[in-house]
Amino acid sequence: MPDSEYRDIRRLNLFSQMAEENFTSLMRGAYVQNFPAQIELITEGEPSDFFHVVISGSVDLFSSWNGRDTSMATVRPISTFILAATIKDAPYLMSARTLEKSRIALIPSQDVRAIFDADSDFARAIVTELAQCYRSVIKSQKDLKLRTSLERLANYLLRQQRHAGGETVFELDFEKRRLASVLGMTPENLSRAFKGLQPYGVTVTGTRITIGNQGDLEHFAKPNPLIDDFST
Amino acid sequence: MPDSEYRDIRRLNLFSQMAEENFTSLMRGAYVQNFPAQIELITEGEPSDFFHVVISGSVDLFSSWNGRDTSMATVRPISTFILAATIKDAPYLMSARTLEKSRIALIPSQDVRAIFDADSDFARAIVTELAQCYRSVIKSQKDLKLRTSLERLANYLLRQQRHAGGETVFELDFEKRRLASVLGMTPENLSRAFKGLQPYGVTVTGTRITIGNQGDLEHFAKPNPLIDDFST
DNA sequence: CTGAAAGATTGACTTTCATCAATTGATTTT
DNA sequence: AAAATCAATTGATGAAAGTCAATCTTTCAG
Repeated sequence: MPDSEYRDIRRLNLFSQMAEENFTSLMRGAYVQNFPAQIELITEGEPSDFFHVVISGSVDLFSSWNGRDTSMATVRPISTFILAATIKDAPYLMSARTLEKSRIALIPSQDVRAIFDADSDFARAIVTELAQCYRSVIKSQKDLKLRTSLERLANYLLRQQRHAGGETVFELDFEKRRLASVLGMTPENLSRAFKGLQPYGVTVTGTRITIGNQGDLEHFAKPNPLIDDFST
Repeated sequence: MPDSEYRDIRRLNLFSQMAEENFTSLMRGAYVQNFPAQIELITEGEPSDFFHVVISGSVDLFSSWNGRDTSMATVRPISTFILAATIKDAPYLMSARTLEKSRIALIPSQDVRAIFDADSDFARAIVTELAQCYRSVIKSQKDLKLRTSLERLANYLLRQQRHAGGETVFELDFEKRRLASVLGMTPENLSRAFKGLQPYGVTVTGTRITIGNQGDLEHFAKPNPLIDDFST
C-alpha cells in the first residue's frame, strides 16, 4: 500500500487515535485491491470475514428479499463499511458491489476484533462510529416513514445541493435508477416526482438540477435537522 | 433503588462487565422514578441529558414531522434507550412516552460519558450494544423497503408467535393502532391486512391471534433471518 | 460515425394505500 | 346500569405508487 493511502486511512476518525503499533498491525494484514465496476464484493448472509475501507471509487450497499432488491446506502472514499457485522462476528446484512472502478482495503475481521480487544482507544473510536451509523439509519427510517416520495425527493435535492456547495445548479451523484431505489420508489415514479417538483422551481437536465426558487422548494420540503442533517 | 432492581440492571449486558465501582457510581447519580401512562419522557430535538433504563412497564419511541408521527420501536424491561444520543452528546432523534405505568431509571448522560472514558470494559459493552441496535434498524429498514404491508404483517405475526413460545394461538402485545404505526400503515389498513391474511389461515379475535395453517402463512411470509431474526 | 445497449421517460392501466365518515364494539366513568 | 369515551372495523372514495409496454435519449464499442 502506498504511503499516501496509509496516511489517508490513518486519518479516519476510526483509526486516528489508536496506537501506531496496532494500526500498523491492522494494515499489515490488510489486502488492498483494485476492483472493476459492478463487482459484488460481499453477499448478505455470508460470514463477515473482512472489514472494508473504500480508498477510491464507490460502493453500493444493497439488500434483496424474495426477488426484489433495494439500495440501502452508498459508500464513498474514504470511509468504511460493515463495521457492525465485523464487530459482532455476525453475517452481513447487506450486499456490496462496486459502482465504478474502486480501490478497496480488506482487513480481516478477526484482526479488527483482536485489536478492538487490545486497544481501548480503538474501541472508543468504534463506539463513535457505530453511534453515527445508527443515528444515520434512524434518520433514514424517519424519512421513509414520515414522508411521501415527493417530499423525500425534495429533501434529497436540498441535501445534495448543500453537499455540492449550496449553488443553485448542481449535479446528482447517483444514477437515477439507483436514486429511485435509495428513495424507496421505482425509476418511473422518480421521473414523475421530478415533474411534480416543477411547480416548486425544480428543473432537471440529465443529472443537472436547477433549484429555481429556493424558498418555494424549502417551504414544500420542510427539511429538518433531525432527519436531514447527517453530521449530527 | 431496591437491591433487586440494582442487580437486575447490573445483569444487563451493557453493565455486567464493568468495574463494580463504576457501576455503583453510575447508579448513585441515577434517578429512579415511577411514571404514569402516556407521559412524554423525552422529546426529539432536545439535548440528551439522561440515559434511560426501563425497569418495568413499557415505552414507545416515536417520531414526528410536519404534523405526522410514527412509532419507531417499543422498549420493554429490562432494557435501555437513547444510548447513541447519550454517547455522541447529540440531540435525541426520537421522542419517548410511557405506554403504561412504568418505572424508569434516569442516568445523567455526562456520567455515562465519563465512565465510558474511564472504563474500557464498559466502552466495549457499549460497542456490542450499539452494533446490535444498528443491525436491528437495518433489518427494520429492509422490512419496510422490501415488503408490502401484508408481508410485513405476516412476518410480524410469525416473529411474535415465536417470541410468545411458538404456540398456534398467542396474543398481540401491541395496541392495534400502534402496531399499525410500527408496521408503517394506517389502523384501517391493518384491519384490512388481517382480513387479507385469512386465506392463509390467520384469525383474529381482539388481541388473540390464531395461526390456522403454519405452513401456508410461512410460505406466504417467507421469513428471513437477515430481516426477522433480531437476535443476531 | 453508426448501431447496439442501457437508461430514462411517458402513457395507460392496476394495485395498494390513505382518508373520511359512519358504525360497531369494548372499556371506563359516574 | 347508563352514558361517555376510545379503539376497531367497514364502506366509499381518491390519491399515490407500481407495472407494463412503447418510445426517446444517452453512452459507448466497433
